[in-house]
Amino acid sequence: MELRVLPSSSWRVSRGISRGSEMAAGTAPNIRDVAELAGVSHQTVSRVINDHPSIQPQTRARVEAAIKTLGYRPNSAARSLARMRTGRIGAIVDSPEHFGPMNTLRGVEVASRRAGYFLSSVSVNDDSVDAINQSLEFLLDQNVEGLCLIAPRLPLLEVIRRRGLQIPSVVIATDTAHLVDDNGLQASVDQELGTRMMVDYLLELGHTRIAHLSGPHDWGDARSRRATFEATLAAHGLTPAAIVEGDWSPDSGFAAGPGLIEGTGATAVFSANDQMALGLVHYLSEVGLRVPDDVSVVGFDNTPESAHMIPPLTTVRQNFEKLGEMAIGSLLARIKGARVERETLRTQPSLVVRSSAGPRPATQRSR
Amino acid sequence: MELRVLPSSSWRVSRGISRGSEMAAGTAPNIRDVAELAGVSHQTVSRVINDHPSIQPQTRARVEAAIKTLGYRPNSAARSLARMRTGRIGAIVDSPEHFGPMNTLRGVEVASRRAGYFLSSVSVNDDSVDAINQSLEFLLDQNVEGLCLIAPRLPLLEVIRRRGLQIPSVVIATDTAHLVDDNGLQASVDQELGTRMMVDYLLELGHTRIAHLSGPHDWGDARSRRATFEATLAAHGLTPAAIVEGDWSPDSGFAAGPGLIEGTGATAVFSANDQMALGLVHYLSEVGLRVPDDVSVVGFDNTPESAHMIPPLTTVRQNFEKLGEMAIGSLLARIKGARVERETLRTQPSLVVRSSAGPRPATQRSR
DNA sequence: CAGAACAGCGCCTCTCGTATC
DNA sequence: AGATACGAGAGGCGCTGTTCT
Repeated sequence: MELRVLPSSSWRVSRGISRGSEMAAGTAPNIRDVAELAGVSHQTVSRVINDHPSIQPQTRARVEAAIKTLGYRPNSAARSLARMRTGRIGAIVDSPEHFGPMNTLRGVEVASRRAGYFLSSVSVNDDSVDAINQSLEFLLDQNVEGLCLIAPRLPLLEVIRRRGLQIPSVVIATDTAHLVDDNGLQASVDQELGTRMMVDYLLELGHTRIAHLSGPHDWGDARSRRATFEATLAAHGLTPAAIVEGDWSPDSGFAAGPGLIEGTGATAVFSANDQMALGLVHYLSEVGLRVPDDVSVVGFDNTPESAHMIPPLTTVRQNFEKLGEMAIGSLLARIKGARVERETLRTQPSLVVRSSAGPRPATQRSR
Repeated sequence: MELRVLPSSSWRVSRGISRGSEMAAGTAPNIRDVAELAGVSHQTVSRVINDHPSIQPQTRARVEAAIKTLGYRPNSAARSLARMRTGRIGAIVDSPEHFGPMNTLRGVEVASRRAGYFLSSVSVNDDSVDAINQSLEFLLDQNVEGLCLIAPRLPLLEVIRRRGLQIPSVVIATDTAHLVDDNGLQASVDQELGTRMMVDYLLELGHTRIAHLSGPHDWGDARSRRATFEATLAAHGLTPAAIVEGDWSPDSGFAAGPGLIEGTGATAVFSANDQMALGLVHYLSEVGLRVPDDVSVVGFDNTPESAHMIPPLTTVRQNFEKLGEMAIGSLLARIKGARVERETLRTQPSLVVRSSAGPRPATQRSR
C-alpha cells in the first residue's frame, strides 16, 4: 500500500478532461482520467499503481505525475470488488481503558497497517451477549478477512466459544480453557512464567509469608496469576499469607491494605498489577510501614508510572505491542492460506527489578 | 445498518444452488443465490435488504429466511461502488493513552456506529509531520467520507493547518487559534468555563494564595486552563502563588509538590488533571500536610479514580463521550450536505464538589 | 406488488494485438 | 527472431437504480 502526498486543494478536482463539457466538479478523478492526462492507456495506469514489473521508468514517471496533479486515489471499493478481497481485518477490544488491552490494540494497529491491511476496531465494555454479538456482526458486515479478538475477560470468550468463528481469527486471551475450537489461534503473554519469576524472586529474598492482591475474578490474567501464585507457593510447602481481590484500580489497592497486612504476618505482597500496588504502597505509608524495609511490594505490567513510584516498583514487564504484532502476523498468514492447525502464541514477560522489594525483615513486625 | 445473527457454521456455504455442479464451496453467497432459494428475483432481495416500502410481509419473510439459511451478507464493496459512497468515516487520535482522547474516541465510535457509519481510526504518538501525514493518507486511501481529528496537542493541529482538509472534517481541539480554515468545524469542552468555575469556587472558599499545577505546554487544554487560571485571578486582583508544569502523570504531580508549596504560601492548588492531583496529594501527606485542612487540592477530568481518592477529589467533569458524539453528529450533517459555515461546538463541563477543598485555613502555615 | 431487463459504479485480469529494440 | 513495453477491448466483481411490464 503506497502512500502519496496530496497536493492541497486538489481533492475535488474537475474531471472535465475526459468528460468534456460535463465538468463534473466534485467527483473524484478516475483511472481513465489519469490515463488520458498521462497519454497512456488505463491499463498502464493500473500496472503502475500495482507495481507491475514491465513498465519503463519514464512512463511510470509520467503516470505518477498525472496521478499527483489530479490527486487521484484508487477507489477502494472498486478494488475490493475486482480483487475479491477487502484487505481489511477487524478487531474487538474488551475493556479498552485498561493498560493491557489498550496497548495490545496499539500493536495490532501498527502490525496490520505495516502489512498493508486496513483495520476496523470496536470497543466493548458491556458484558451482554447481544452487545458482543452486535459488535461481531458490525465487523463482519464490513467483510473483514480476519478477526482479532482482544478478550481479557470471560464474557467475550464465552460468546466466542458459543458461536464459533467462521473466518480466520486470533483470540488474544490468557484463559484458553474456553476455546474448544479445533484449529483455533490464540495468543497471550505467558502469565505463569511471569508470576513464577516474581514469586521465585520473593522467595529468594527470604520471604515466606507472602500475600496476593489479585485482579477481578472474571479476568483471565487475574485468574492465572492467582492460580500460579498459589501453586508456586505450594511447591515450596507454603501457603498464602492472604489473598484479597481488587478491581485493578489504585483505590482497590489502597482498600485492600488491611486485609493483606493486619494480622497476616505478611512481609511481602504480590500485587496483580502496578496500579493496585500504587494504592497499596500509599496505604502502607499511611499506617507507618516502610517499603521495602517493613513490607515488600511488587506489581505487574511495568506501567510508565511504576518506574517513578516511591520507591520505584519491582514489577513484570509485558510486551503488549509485541503480543499484538505477533497475533496479527499469524492471523495474516492464515488469511493468506497457511495451514490451519491449532496454534498458541506466547510472548515472554521479564522481571524488572527496582527497589520496592527487599530481604525479609530480620525482626517480625508485631501486629 | 441492520445487524443479523449468523447461524453458526453457515458462513462458508456452498453456492451450488445457482452454479450447478461447480459447487464453489468457500465462496460467500450471492444476492442471486438468495433470490433463487427464496424463489424471487434478485431485485426483490435488494428491496428487502434496503427496506424498500413496497414489499409484502410474506415475501419479505421468505427472503429473510433464505438470507438466514445461507448466511448471506451483502458485499460491502459492491454496495459502496454502486451507491458511490463508502459509509465510512476516519478518525485520527493523538495521544490515545490519555483520558480525554481515549474517551472522546469512545464517543466517536458509538455515534458513528449508531448512525450506520463504519469507522476507521488510527493512533498517533509521533510528532513528526511525516507520520501524521501518512496517517491521513492511510484514511483517505479508504475513501472515508469524513474525517474526525482528535487533536489535543499542537503538532497535529499544525499539520492540519498547513495542508488543509479537503473533505468534510471536524477537529476536536481546544486551541482553535491555529485553525484558519474558513468553513472549519471544531469541537471542544469549554475549558474556560470549567476553569472559571473551579477558580471561582476556590475564591469563594476564601483562598487568595492559589497555585497551579499545569499540563504540558504543547497541549491545548493545558494552555487554556493555565491562561484562564491567570486571567481569573487577575480579575480579582490576585496573582498565582506558583505555577509548575507537569506531564499529566501522578509522578509529575508528586514531583511538583515542593515547587507548589514550599515558600509559596499556597493554601490551595488547582491541578490541571486528576492524576497529577493524586500525586500531589501523596506528596502532601508525605510532608505532613493534611488535605484539605492545610492545603486544598482540586483536579480536572473526574476520572473514575477521583471519587475514591483520599480525600475524594473535587474536580471538573468533562463529558468526552458527548463531545465525540456531538462532533460526529455535526460532521455527518456536513457529509449529508448541510451548510458549510464555520462552526464551533462546545460542551459544558460541570463542577464536582467532593471534599478535597475546604475553607482557607484560619492560621497561615509557617514555612 | 414484483419480475425482467439493462446500464453503470471503478477497477482488475486476461487475451490479443502492435510496436520497438 | 524473441524479447520487452504498451494499447485496445471485453468481461466480470456484486449490487443499486430505473424503467417498463
